Amino acid sequence: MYLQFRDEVAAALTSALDALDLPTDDLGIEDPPEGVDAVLAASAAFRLAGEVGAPPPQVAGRIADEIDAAEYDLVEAATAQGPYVNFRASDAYYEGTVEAAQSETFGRLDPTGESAVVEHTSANPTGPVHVGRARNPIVGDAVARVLDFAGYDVDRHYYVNDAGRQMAVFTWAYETFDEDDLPDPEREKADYDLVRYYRKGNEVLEDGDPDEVEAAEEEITAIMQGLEAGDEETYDRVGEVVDTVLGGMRESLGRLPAEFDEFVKETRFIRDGSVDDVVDRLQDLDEAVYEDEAWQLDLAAYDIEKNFVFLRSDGTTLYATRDLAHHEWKFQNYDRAVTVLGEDHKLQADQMRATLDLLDNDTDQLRQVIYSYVNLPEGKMSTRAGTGIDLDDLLDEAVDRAREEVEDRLDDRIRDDDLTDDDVERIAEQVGIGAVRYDIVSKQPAKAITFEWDRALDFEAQSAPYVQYVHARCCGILEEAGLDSADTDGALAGVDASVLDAEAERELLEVVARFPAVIEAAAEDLEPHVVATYTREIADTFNTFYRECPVLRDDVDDDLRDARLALVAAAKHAVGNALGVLGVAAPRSM
RNA sequence: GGGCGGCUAGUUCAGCGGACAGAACGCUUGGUUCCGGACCAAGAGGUCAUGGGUUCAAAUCCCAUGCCGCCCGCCA
Repeated sequence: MYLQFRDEVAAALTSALDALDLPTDDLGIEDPPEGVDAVLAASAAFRLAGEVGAPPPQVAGRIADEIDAAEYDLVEAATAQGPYVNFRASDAYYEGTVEAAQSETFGRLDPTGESAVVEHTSANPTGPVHVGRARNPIVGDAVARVLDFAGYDVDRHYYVNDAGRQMAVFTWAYETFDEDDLPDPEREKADYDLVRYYRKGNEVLEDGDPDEVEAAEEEITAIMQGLEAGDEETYDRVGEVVDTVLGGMRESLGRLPAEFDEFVKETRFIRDGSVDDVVDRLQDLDEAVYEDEAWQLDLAAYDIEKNFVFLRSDGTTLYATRDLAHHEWKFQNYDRAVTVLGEDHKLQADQMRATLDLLDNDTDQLRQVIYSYVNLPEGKMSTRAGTGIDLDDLLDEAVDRAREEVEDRLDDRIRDDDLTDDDVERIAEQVGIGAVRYDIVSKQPAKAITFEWDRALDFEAQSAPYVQYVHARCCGILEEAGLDSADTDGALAGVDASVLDAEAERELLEVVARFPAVIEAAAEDLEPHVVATYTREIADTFNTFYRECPVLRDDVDDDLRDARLALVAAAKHAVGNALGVLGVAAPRSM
């Protein structure tokens, strides 16, 4: 309803301004501040004052006078208030919102007919996922969910760097060292098992015996050249290490949950010849230069000072070169390509966008979401050095603390629903992991985060449990009324919502109504955190409603009771779907 | 040295041209005839880093400065 209401407001303003012979290109439709009795407002009068030759409040008055609300279904009235034109919504708006929100898919936008690939995480398969990079799967998965909910046909990709020096080092180390010389793994899991070889290998390369290092370097170079040449045996050797480590990482990411439709290996683009094709086309460009025996690209025209080297002096390609072929492949297969990457890849991302443009791609298809790293108070996290907090440890700790919290609260639960041990475990998982995820996804990615256990696992602050609790509360009320909270799709459709005229009811309806617009904005800007902000708002508003407006109490008339139940179902769908978009579980009890 | 990003209440964060800068945590105070108190209501707390500028209007845009982070490899 909100989107339709906004369309009506735009139409009303446009025709009013036309009638007044004024330009209609800047309506200034915005959300009014709290306390103003209007669903939308327009600030156009500010800009038109000069042209009209009258102060803004007078212009607002003329515009408001020109609008006949009777011509519109959802607009109740357009009134000037100072320099603003405020638009109140009709009963049909509120009733329509209740009706629309009875659907379990409330908030989902119509299919756009466009496909999108969201590439995220793509961490090198060198070892366990640590929380320094945990922002990538969490933000990336949320971006994918937002786009999906906004009507795109979405695939999630993990681009696997299986052709670089790191993997050659890893393969050499794995084949060279004996397990007896390694420390015990931190966990019985493939990625923890193999990372020991990788760390040992790097230690040796850094300060090992010079002869040993020389032999190692020869082997590493041989592996890299084997990959470049498309040698099957080399590919299999490296592939074993890559697939094994990746399998472990996948398991950890799956706990978030962050799952992928496809793991795209960069060797694929070497093997199918598309990297060679890219190199040929790059060499033909006017911007291509051969300097210091390597092929480079002068990107000064794109305000990038740094030359982009795309072919080494030994004739092998670089990661960035292969990534160009990868992106052209994405462009061919999807309408839009979104990449979520750390701020340290910013320059490379700019170089790639510029180069793709030089190669005659439509770079409007590409959107890059940049996030800052999560650092420890004492510094950066590193897989190679073994410094950092493993994602598995964070999630385990989160679930443990959540379990304690649930158990502490068991005694003073008012609701008598006898939680089983399985329920406690389920809630601990939902709350613990939800809290971690919500904490990260609710912040703007550009801001740096310093990891602190107590802060990351604070269930009290603006956190997932607060919002999850609202969802559980809604479900509790619906259950109490004899409905199945697992299946509320249209269960209360058709109730007469016209009796919902209390302030708390209207405010809750207004917030519920905005949900589709929140999804629209989040998808447009690729900013899932605005959905998190919304969940907080709707939770606050619901709690006020809950306090003010009893639903099932004996003294509530049947009509009002049914209407309020429908409102509870509407709020449940909005909160539940918003949490779903964030990838945070929506518990039916907790 | 150059480039990019950040800086909003004691703390963690929203807001990113328009109506008095919002929330949570913490602090002070009040609330159970209850559908779930992981809640609600009230109060105290802010030169929106600093200085200029643009604008009818700036936390929001521009310039400079400061502090913090990231980048400037024929690594990924």
